[in-house]
Amino acid sequence: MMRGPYYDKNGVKRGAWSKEEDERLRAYVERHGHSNWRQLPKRAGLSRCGKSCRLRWLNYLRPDVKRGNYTKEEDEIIIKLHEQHGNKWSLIAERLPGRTDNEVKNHWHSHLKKHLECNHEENFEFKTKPIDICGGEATKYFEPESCFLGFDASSSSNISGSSPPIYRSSSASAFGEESVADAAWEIFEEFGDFWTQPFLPENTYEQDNYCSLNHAPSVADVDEYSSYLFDNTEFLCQVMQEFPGDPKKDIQVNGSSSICFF
DNA sequence: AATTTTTCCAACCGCGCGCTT
DNA sequence: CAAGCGCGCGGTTGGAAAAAT
Repeated sequence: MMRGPYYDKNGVKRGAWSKEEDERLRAYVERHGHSNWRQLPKRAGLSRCGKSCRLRWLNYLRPDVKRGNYTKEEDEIIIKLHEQHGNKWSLIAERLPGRTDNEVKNHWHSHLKKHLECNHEENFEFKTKPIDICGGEATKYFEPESCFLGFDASSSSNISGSSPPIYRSSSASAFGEESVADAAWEIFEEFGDFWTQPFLPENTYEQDNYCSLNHAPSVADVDEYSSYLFDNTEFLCQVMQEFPGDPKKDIQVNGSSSICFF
């Protein structure tokens, strides 16, 4: 599960380390230390660069490096420290004896981040339930992977009609190269809590501005107008009530936009 | 069983900081 | 003070293994 060994244009070896190289490096460092990583490979008889030797030693060969699965306690420490300090992996690793910054970083990206995102979605679902305007169906429609808000200001017709649904990962967006679905999704993630905010009458639809669009909406347009879509919780819930059994149905709004639920 | 997709982690890369000259 | 060097950090990539289709 690593890059195969190869030599770069300067004759420096890169990629996966062999057992022999590991032994050579280990033996050298244990005997002479590592006061100068740049000089070390030459002296140890390795055709690696100093940086690569340093990384290999710090992350794998050092005698106190801890291998194996992370404990629950370690996970909790990482999560807590990441909350406090952000991506300061070396700082976090300092608090976990035997773990390296690289390892902590990998563990974060491959396990903890997803786990937290998952929890966030659970919280999100929980938070939306008390609204319950749609008879408990709200979460069904607003699960992040199955929800998309789209609008088409360039046409008075239904946004998708017989055209294929626009999913978050769709690259064949009807709105041009930059996927509006992706842009909308980013906004959705950024304002993920908006569903829990009370509906405010002043968050009304600026119809004039919106209808003045005479082109397919760009990402900037989505940004600008998304506040309406996201603030107007009451309206969206009305929409859901209107089409409780057919979430794929497009809804025409004011003749120039539509909102699609997939 | 074969193929495709996803996961995961070892390793690389570029940048910035601090020390030395 | 400026330039050069070495190191450490955080972001990203490559690709084998595992999982899904």
